[in-house]
Formats: sequence, structure tokens, C-alpha cells
Amino acid sequence: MVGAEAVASSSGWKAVNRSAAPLTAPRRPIASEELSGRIGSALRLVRDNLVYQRRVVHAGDRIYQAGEQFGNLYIVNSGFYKVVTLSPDGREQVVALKFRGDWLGVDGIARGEYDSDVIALDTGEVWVVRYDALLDASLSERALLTELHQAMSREISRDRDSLMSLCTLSGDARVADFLRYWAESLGDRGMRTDCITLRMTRAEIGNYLGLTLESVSRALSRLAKAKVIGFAGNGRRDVQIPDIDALGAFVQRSISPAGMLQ
Amino acid sequence: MVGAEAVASSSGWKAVNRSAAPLTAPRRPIASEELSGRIGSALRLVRDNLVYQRRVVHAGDRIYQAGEQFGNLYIVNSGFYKVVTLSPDGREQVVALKFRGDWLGVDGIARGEYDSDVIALDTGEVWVVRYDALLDASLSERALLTELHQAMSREISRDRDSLMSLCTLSGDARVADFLRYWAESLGDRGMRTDCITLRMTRAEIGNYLGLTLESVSRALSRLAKAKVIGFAGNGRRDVQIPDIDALGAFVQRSISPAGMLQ
DNA sequence: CGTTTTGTTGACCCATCTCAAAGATGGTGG
DNA sequence: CCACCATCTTTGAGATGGGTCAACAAAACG
Repeated sequence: MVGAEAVASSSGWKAVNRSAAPLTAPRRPIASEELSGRIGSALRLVRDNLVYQRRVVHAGDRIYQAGEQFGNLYIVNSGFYKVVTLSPDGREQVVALKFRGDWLGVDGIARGEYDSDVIALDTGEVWVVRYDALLDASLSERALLTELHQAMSREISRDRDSLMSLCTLSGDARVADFLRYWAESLGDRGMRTDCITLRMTRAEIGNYLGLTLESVSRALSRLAKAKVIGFAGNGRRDVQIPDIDALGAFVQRSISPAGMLQ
Repeated sequence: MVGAEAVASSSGWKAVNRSAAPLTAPRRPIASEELSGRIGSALRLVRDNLVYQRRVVHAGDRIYQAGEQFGNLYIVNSGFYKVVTLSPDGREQVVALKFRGDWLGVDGIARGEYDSDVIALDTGEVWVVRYDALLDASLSERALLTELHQAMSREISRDRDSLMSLCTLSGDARVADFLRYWAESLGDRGMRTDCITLRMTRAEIGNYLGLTLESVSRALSRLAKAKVIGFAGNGRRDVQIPDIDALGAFVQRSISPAGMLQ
């Protein structure tokens, strides 16, 4: 338990496992919390094999920024994050959503600078790891390398799924599929799925799904009318999903020719 | 030059650098051809550090298939390839196009089986590498690992660009941007960009861009009418691109409010 | 509280899809 | 070499999903 609860340094940074020189030789860190059960192996592997920093963030905080020099990878311990890219001509695009166990920053590996912004959607904590240190450590612990590769591979597959949604589904179905995926992911990581809180505005969701905010709003209304989702009393940002499969069924229905009715 | 031009084994496989036991210990291969200039470092690194097989493929051949057990990565030496995913309910989606220097198969790392099909669009050659062998070799030659990571990182960034096109551009602009990207990529790898051959049907292009084949056809007609592209005499699959920047300008014009005219 | 941001809903319009017909293209076998 | 066929491409006309504009309701915020 030595040095587990480290001193908080400036601006929301907590150094874990550092004594004098932070972020140098890979010494075994000792983190104490509840990392039990079958939580993302990424977190466990990093905790057990790497020097890392814990950084607490709040809604709106930027984890990194497009153009910034690459050097760190981040593992999400808690909180929700959006990944946003900006085209040269000013188009802004939400390209991914991240939460517990996800890696952030791999887009920076290719060119040596990040090419997206990552912004916290609520309060949370990310673990900061130096890419170099990760590579070094992976020499002695191959599982670490495997984990990174799997994470990147998963991200590629996920992006392709998004592409398929965009290309093949109607607006309503995209919203339904979005909720389905979101709930499913939460479930995979041991969180509640029957009542989820959308951390984004309709505009942000629409941006992510290639729809206008009005279309998102209408889609949600229709899903509610079809009893596929429900709205909790509190605002319209909490969505009740009594049955995830019903969302999938809705998507299917909207694909097959005779869908829509009932 | 020993064993460089290896015996062709059954069904289009050429083993490079194998003598008795193929694909085992990483022995130094000796490949003789023209790998010069600033061609994809992937090819050079693999050639110099790994045991690999060369596989010649023809239009329509499948490199690997969704569901197949993962084990190999592939580096494209020549030819063009489409990556296709199939959803459980039967939707088919072209999610990427690949050519010289690109890696194939990284989508298989996450789950231990590939989750896409890769299909050759014409005659070409891919180099087959065992993922395990690559990891082993990367212990002694870190550049190999760096190359793999950069390739995956690039793929993630590219997928995000596609997402942005899908979400923010009109149909015509998506087609223009597609041609622009295609030509630019060819240029990056030292190929001609002023007259490119589309290896896909309108239907395939449309599938990739989230458009119907009719919309693609109309978009191409309009681009030709606007003199942004031209059609070579030979069929309508050869597209002349006198000026790549003109394509970019077309995209810009279709974004800004007062676009379209002239 | 007022002020600002976010969400909902309606009416209208347009880009893209759908359906349909006809022209190219390319391959195959006689 | 040509006739034939399957596939691909182009183009038109009409239908429609989702965008746009606008008004208002509901939260969030200080």
C-alpha cells in the first residue's frame, strides 16, 4: 500500500507510484482500490505493470487535443468521453464515445500528434501512461502488448460497425441502434442498462449519427411511443430501456420491407 | 538470393524463405525484387525481418473470411482489395479499400477470429505473416512493432475520416471526396493519379459511400459536366483527374451555402 | 426569478431513393 | 467474327425521409 494514495499535483493530476522521478523506470505500482471481478483487463494490466498517473477530469475538460504532440496513452477508469475530429474546413464530427476500460490516444501513434480532441462528458478519471513506457514494459509482459493490440483492433471493428449503421439504417433505426449499443456496452462492463443517462445533447447525438437534432428528438419520441424506450421523470436525458432486445427488434423491423407498423 | 524465387505450392501460394519447415523460426529472408525508394516501410520491414509467404490472388479471391480463425496478418504488395462486413441480419457493407503497403487482418486480433471478408478486386500479391512471428520478431526489431502500431492507428484515423464524410457531406461531395482520397493515396505510394481505374462497380462504390448506385452514377456525371473529372475513352471505369485540388474545391463548394453554381 | 440552453413539434421543401427503361460493355460459344 | 447474354451504367419521373425554418415548452443556471 506504499504510495498508493499519492500526492495530488497541480491541476487535477495525481501521480501514482512515483517517489522522486515520476514516469521513468517501470516500478511496480500498488493501487489499492476495488479493481476486482472481470473488469477491463486493460486497467488491471496497467495497474500491475506500469507507472501511471491518475488524472481527474470534469465535464468539458479536454484530455488531449488535435495537433498536440503524441506521447501519452490514456485508459479510462471512470466517466464518459467523446472523441471529436475537426476537418480543415471546420466541420466538426463526433466519431466515438468512450468509457471505462477504453483506451484514448491511439490515434496519435501514426503521425506523432493526436488528430482528435477527447472531451470529458462528466466527472471521471483517466490513467495516463507514456507510450514509450508501455512498449518497454510490454517486453517483459506480453499480455500488455496483446491488450493494446486488442483494444486497437476492437476500435477498428467498432468504427466499421458505426459505418454500417450510417450506411444502411434509417434515422430512427440509427438512434435505436445507438441506444442498443450503448446499453450493451454498459452491460458488458457491469453497469446498469435499464436506465441510462445520455451524456450528450440531441445535437451531439445527431452529429454522431449523421442526423439533425430535430431528427434525433423525433426518433426518440417515436421510440417512446412504440414503448421501446421510456423517459424517466427526471428531464429527458434519462432513458429507460426495459428490454435491450426490443431495441434490436425495432432495428430489424425498420430494415425489413413491411416494417414500421405496430 | 538463396531461395528467393521459391517453389509455387498449391493454389497460388509461394513460400518465401522456407526450406523444410515453413513459417517457423524467423530466419532472414532474402527477397530480390525492386523494393526501392520510399515505398511503404511495412513491406521493407517485413522483408528484412520476417519469414513470410507470398500469395498471388485474382479478382474475386478472398484473402480471409469473417469467422475464420485469426493467426495471420497480410501486407499488400500489389493489387486492390475491399474489406466487407456482414451484419447478423444480412446487411453487407464495404468498410474499407486497401492497396500497396496496407495491412490486412488486424480486425482479427480482438476476438481471435476475423470479422470481415477481404476480397481482391484484381490480380495482386499479399505477403502472409504469422502474428505470433511478428510479435517475436518485434522484440529484436522495434521498428516492426512501431510500423504495426502506426498502421493500426492510421486505419482508425482513416475510418474516422470516412465517418465524417458520411455524416457531413452531400452525395455528390462524398463521391468527389472519395475520388480525391483515392487519388491522393495512389499519389502517396508513387502511382499515377491523373487517370485512375475504379475497381468497383457503381453499386459497390455506393455501398461504401452510403448511396445508391444511381446516385453514384449521377454524381459522376455531374462531376464530369463540371469538368472536375473526365472519362477516358475506355469504358466508364477509368476516371481522369486532371487536378486533384479541383476535387477538394468541389467538396468545399458543396459545403458552403452559396455553392453548386458554375 | 429572468436568462440561456436544450428539447419538442409542426409545416414545408429538397436531396436522395425507388422504380423503370434503355444503352454500354464484356464474355462465351457457335 | 458475330450473336447472344449477363452485368453494368445512365437517365428520367415520381415518391419520401430527413433537413430546414420557426415557434414554443422545459430545464438548467446564475
